[in-house]
Amino acid sequence: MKNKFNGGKLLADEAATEFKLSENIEFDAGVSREATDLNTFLHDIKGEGLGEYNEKAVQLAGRFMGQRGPFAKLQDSEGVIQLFMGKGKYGETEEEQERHAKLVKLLDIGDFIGVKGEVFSTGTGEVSIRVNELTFLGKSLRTLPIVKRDKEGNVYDEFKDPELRYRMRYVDLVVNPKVKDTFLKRTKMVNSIREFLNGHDAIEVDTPVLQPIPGGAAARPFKTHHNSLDIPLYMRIANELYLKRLIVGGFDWVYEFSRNFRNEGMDRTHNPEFTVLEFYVAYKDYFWMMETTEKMLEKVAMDTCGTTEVQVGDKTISFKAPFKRISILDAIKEHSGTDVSEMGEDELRAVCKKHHIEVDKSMGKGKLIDELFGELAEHHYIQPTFIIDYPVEMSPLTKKHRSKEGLVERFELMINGKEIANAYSELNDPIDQRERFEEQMKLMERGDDEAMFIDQDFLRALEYGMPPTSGIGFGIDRMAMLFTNQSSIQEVLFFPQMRPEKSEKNKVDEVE
RNA sequence: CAGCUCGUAGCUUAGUUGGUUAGAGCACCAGUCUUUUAAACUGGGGGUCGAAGGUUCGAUUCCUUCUGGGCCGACCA
Repeated sequence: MKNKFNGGKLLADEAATEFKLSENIEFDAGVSREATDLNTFLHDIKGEGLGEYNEKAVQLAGRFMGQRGPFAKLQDSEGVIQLFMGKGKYGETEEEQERHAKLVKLLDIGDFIGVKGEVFSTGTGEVSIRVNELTFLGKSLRTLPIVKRDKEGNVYDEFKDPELRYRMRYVDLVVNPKVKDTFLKRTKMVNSIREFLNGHDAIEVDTPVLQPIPGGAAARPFKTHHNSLDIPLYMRIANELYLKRLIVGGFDWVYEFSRNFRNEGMDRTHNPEFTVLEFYVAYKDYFWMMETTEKMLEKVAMDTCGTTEVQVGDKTISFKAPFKRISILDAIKEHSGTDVSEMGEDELRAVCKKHHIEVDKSMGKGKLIDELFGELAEHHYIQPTFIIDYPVEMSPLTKKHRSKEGLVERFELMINGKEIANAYSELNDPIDQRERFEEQMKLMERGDDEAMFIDQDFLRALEYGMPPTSGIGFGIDRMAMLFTNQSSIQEVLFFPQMRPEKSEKNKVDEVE
């Protein structure tokens, strides 16, 4: 069977054999990289006024990205610069000139070269390097899918097949500069968050990815096995219970960027492994956490996008604090016209039916309210909005509300109609926590496969005493989607999960 | 997992109401050109039209199945 994903066509490797890399091992591309001013100048300034840089000797290295007449493009991590490689213009001795001419002839798009030369401006005003010396640094044996752009910004022959782009992200990154920008922005966002947290003396920690009991959330875990201990282990679905143990241990503010794994469906907002930022702060409640979230997101928007008014699709989202707050029951009332706050299970079921929401017998009061919110209200919250005070049944790790019966002190932050963060005043009463876990056990016995496992060691930790604490989890991938204006999680993950390529060998394995 | 949709050269694609050797641009190869700017000029190589089966005198085109994507649901608090 033909393998579509074999990549670019393989070329003859004459250049690779003709110009051995070992000959050029002394080429030092780092020299030019030290001159940061020059970098900026070369890549940002066009045209007149070369000033002190005119005829300045420089040394650059990067990918050869095509030639037209005597002009070639050199692409490095900073961008693209034009090279002037007029015939017979480089090399001092006749021998050198011959060697250069031969090299130029053998160059293919994608090859790595080093150049030495001087900065000058061409007739049309483009800053270029007049090449005096050319060095061969690395061969590209496969043809890159070269993308063309004209002055108006029109793109031709774009490398855009999502399957090929995700499977061969290395190619995507070389030929689609916007893709690289998206990932740089994601890193900027993460750096901004770290800066915010570190600025408040929060402690970044690492907790186990392999867990004997996959706790802290309700989700299907990936299961694996440890050979020496001969026990099953699970990839973490959340790190919540470990961070709370650290609060018990005496840290006041801990955080972790946690790669979580959930063995569930994949779509444009779900990948089997994804990143969540969780942080826990002692002696705080969920009101404090709302204020902190507002401050953090306002800063992150400024650092990442340079403004608090962020364009997402056809909407402008304002990250200017404070954000709107509304209780989940009021939200349902607002978007369904029905006040469900005093209703029992049967009445709620009737309301769901009225709005054509599918329900089943296993759903309790809390789940029904959650369904109503999800179906009727959630997508309306485009601007950042805290949905607060959830039913207790849905939140086995959350402290009961200080004044409202049957509710807990919890909020979810909705942005652009999606959940971005989930936070609680954490449950620190070990007796209550044990009862809640037992409720979950009953649910599990009734066949609810989403119910949480009981973690006895976590309960023991609580029994040693945990201060009042507020905690929050942010979906970092979804945040990155917002700040980079992407509608698919695959666009903010370097290597999104894909079905493996089917090779001849795999096919044979299947038969056996 | 359901519905819809797509798969033609390394990339981007044209095309066939079923009919001779499936066209093009870029890329690649051989030359020409050398201050250009998505795409200079001439010539060349490269495709079992995603795979298998069926209908047919004849299938890249129609049908079925499979396979890998995409969209939209379901699921995932």
